[in-house]
Amino acid sequence: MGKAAAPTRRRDADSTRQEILDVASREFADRGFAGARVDEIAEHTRTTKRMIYYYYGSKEQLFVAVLERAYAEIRAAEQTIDVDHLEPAAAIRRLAELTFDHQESHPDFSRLVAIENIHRAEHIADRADFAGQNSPAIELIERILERGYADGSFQREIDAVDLHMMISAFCVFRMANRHTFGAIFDRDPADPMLRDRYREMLGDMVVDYLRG
Amino acid sequence: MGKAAAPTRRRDADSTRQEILDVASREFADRGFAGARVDEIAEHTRTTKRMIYYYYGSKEQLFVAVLERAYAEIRAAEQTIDVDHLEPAAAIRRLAELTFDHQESHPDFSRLVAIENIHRAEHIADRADFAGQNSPAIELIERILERGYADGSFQREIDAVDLHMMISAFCVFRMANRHTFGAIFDRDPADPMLRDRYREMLGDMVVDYLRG
Amino acid sequence: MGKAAAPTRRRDADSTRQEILDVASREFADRGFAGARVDEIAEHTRTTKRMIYYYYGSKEQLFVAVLERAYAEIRAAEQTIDVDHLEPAAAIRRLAELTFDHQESHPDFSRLVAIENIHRAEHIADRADFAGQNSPAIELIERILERGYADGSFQREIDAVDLHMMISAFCVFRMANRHTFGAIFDRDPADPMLRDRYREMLGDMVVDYLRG
Amino acid sequence: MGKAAAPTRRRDADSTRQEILDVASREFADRGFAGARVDEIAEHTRTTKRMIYYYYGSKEQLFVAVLERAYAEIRAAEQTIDVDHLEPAAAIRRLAELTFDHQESHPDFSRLVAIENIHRAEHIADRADFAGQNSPAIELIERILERGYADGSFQREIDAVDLHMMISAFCVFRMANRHTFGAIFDRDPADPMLRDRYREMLGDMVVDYLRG
DNA sequence: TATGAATGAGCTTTCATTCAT
DNA sequence: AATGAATGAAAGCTCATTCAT
Repeated sequence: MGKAAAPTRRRDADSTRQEILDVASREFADRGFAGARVDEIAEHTRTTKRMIYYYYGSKEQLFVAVLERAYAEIRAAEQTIDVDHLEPAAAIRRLAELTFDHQESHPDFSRLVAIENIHRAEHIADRADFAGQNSPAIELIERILERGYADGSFQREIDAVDLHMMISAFCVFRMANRHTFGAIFDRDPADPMLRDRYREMLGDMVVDYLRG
Repeated sequence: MGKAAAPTRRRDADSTRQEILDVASREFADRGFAGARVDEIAEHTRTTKRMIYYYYGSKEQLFVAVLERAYAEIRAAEQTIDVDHLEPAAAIRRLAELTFDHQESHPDFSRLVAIENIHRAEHIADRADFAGQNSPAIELIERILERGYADGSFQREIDAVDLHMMISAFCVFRMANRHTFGAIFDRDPADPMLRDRYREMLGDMVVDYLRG
Repeated sequence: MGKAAAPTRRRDADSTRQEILDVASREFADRGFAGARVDEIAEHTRTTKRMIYYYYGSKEQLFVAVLERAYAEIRAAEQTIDVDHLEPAAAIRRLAELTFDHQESHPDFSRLVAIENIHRAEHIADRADFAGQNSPAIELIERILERGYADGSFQREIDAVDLHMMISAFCVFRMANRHTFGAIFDRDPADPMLRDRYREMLGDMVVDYLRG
Repeated sequence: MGKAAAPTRRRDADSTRQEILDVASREFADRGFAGARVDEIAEHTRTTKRMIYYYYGSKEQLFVAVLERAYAEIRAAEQTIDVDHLEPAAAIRRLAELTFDHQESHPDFSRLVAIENIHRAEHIADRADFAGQNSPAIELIERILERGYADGSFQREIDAVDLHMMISAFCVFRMANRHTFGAIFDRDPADPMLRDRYREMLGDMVVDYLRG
C-alpha cells in the first residue's frame, strides 16, 4: 500500500512534467523565448507556476528542456530510418523525404530551432546532449554516399554533413519561413496542397545533384 | 531664420530616424521582438526613448519600420541585378550566387525574417509595401527560365517562385541556422572559409536540377 | 511660467525622494535589510513602489542612500560642535555628551549601523562618501587631547580614534542593545528616566580614564 | 532490537538537533533573521529541511533555540569565573578581561544579539529562560563592588548592572561594530594585533572609573 | 519517528508607454 | 516639433511551510 503510493506519485509527477513540457513547447514556439510567459504556460497546465519552477528551476532551464526533448524526438525518429536495402539514388531520395515528412509533422521543431538560433545557440552550445551527437542521419548518408560512389551512380563529390545541410535547408525553410514567404509571394510553401510537389522537388534536387 | 532652420531640422530629424532604425535593426536581430528593449535601443542612440515613440509610435511599429527597410534594401539590391546577357545556365547560377552573396553580407536580414516568422508574419501580412511585391528576382528568374526552356538547356519544369524558394532556402538556412547546425555538427555553415564551397554547391544544385 | 514649472516639479521630486528616504529609514531600521519590504515602504509614501525603483534603482541602492543620509546627518551635527573654548576635561566631557545626545535623538541610526554590520559593511566599504571620511569628531578629539597633554590635565596616553571608540561604544550600546539588555537585566539602558545618570557616567568614565 | 535502537536513535536525533543548531547559528549570525534561509541551513546539514521543521517547528522557533543556546553558553562560561581571591581592583579588571575574551572568542554571539535587538528582543522577552536570569557576572560584580567599597579602593558609586553595561558596551561594540567602524576610521577594532591594547584600555577604563 | 514532494503567497524588479508641458 | 519625468501592469522568481504517508 505505502509502497504502491510512491510509483503512483512518481507517475503523476512524470506526467505533470511531460504536460509542462508539452505546453511550454507550444508557448515558446509561438512567442519566442522572451515572448513566452511562464504564467501562460502554467495556465494551460493542470499545475501551477510554482511547480514549473520546482521542476525546471527557471524559464531558461525549461526552454533547454524543451529543446532537449525536441532534438531527442527527431533523433529517435531518425534512428528508425532504414534505407540500406534501396539503391543509392532511391535511398537518398527516401531519406530526404523522411526529413521532409518529419519537419512537416513537427512544425514546432523548426520554430524552436529558429528561436535558439536567435539566441546564437547559447542553450545547446557545449552541452554533451546536443553537441557532436551527429544525428544518425549523418551516418546513414555516409553509407549511402559510399555505395553511390562505389557503383558509380553518384559522380558529384560531397560529404555527408553538407548533403544533410542541403536537405535540411529545404525542409526547414519550407516550414520555418512559410509565413513571410507566403505573405510576400502569395504562396505558402507549407500548404498541404503543395506538399507532394515540394517533396518531389526535393528528391529530384538531391538526386540530380549527386548524379553530377 | 525660421525658413533656414526647417530644412536643417528636417535633415536632423531624418538622420535621427535613420539612426534609430539602425540601432533598432541590430537590437531586434540580436534579441528577437520581445527580447529587444526600447531602453536599450534608445541608449545606443543619440536621442532619447521618448523620441522613438515620437517618431515611431510603438515598439511594434518600430519593428515594422525595421522590417520595411530591410526588405526595401534587399529589393533595391535585386533591382540592380543584370544577368540577361548570360546563357540561361550561367544566368541562373549567377542569380543564385547574388542571392547567396546578399544573405552573406546582410546577416541580420535572415535573423529579422526568422523573428517575423515566429510572429507568423503578422507585421507584414496585408501590407501593400510587402505583400505581392514579388521581388524583382522573380521576374528575372521568369525570364531566365523562359530562355532556358526555349533553347532546351532546361528540361525540368519549375516555376519562378519555387525556384526562388529553392535558392533562398539554401542561402537563408546557411545564415539563419548557422548556430544550431554548427553546435550539433561541429561545422559552421557560415564560416568564411567554407564560403566558396557552399557558393559552388548552390550553383551546381540549381543548374543540375534545371537541366533535369 | 514654463520655466517656473521645472523647479516646482523638481521640488516635488526632491520632496518625494526625501519622503521615500524617511519611510525607508524607518522600515530598514525596524526590520533589517532582508526583512524590509519595498511594498511596505511604498505604502507609507505618497508615491508608488515603481517610483522607488525609478529614483533609487534597487532595494540595495535605497538602503545605501538611507545609510548615506544617516551618516551625513551625524557628520553634519558633529560639524557644529564647538568645545575649543572649554578646559580639556570639560571639553572632552562635553563632546562625549554630544555624542550621547545625538545617539539618543537618532535611535534609528545605531539600528541602521547594526544592520550594516550584519552585512559586514559591504554597502559602505570602498565608498569615498563613507570610508576615510574621519568624522569631524576625530579632529576635535585630537585638538582636545593635545591641549590636555600640554597642560598636564591628561596623563593617560590614547589616540583620538580609540577614544572615539570608547565613547561610541557606550552611546551606541545603550541605544542599539537596549532591548536584549533590558529583557535580561530588567533595566532598559535607554529609559529616559536613566538618561542623566548614564550621561554623567559616560563623562566620568572618559575624564577619569584620561586623567590616568 | 526495539530497545537497543531507541537510545541509538535518540543519540542520533540529539546530534542532528545539535548540527542543525550549529549551522543555523552561523546562518542567522551571517545574514540576520529574515536574510537567513531555511533551505541554506538544511543544505549545510546532513538532514533535510523537513527535519528542521520536525524538530523546531518554525524558522522563528529555530532562531529562539539558537539564541537560547548562545545565551546558555555565555552564562555557563561566566559560571566558571572565580575572582574572589583577587584584590577588588584586580578582580574587576580580571572580570572585564574575561568578558572581553569571551566576546572575542564568540564573535557570532554579539551578531546574534544585534539581530535580536533589531527585532526588539521579541524572541527572548517574557521568556523565563532569558529574562531576569541575571547573569552570574552580576552577582560577581556585586561581591567585588562590596569589597571595594569596604576597603575604600572604590570611591565611585555604581551598581552592578550599570558596571556590567559599561564593560559589555566596550566588548560588544568592538566585535559587533567592527565592520562599519573599520570602514570609516580605517581601524578594525577587532584586529588581533590590537587586542592587547584594547584589553588593557578596558581594564584601565573600569578601574579608573571605580577609583573615582 | 521520519520524510520526499508539493505549494500559496508574496517578493523584487522590469517593461512599454504616457503625462504634461 | 520635441522632451524629461513618471507609471500601471505584469514579469520571473523565492520563501517558509505543509501534505501525505
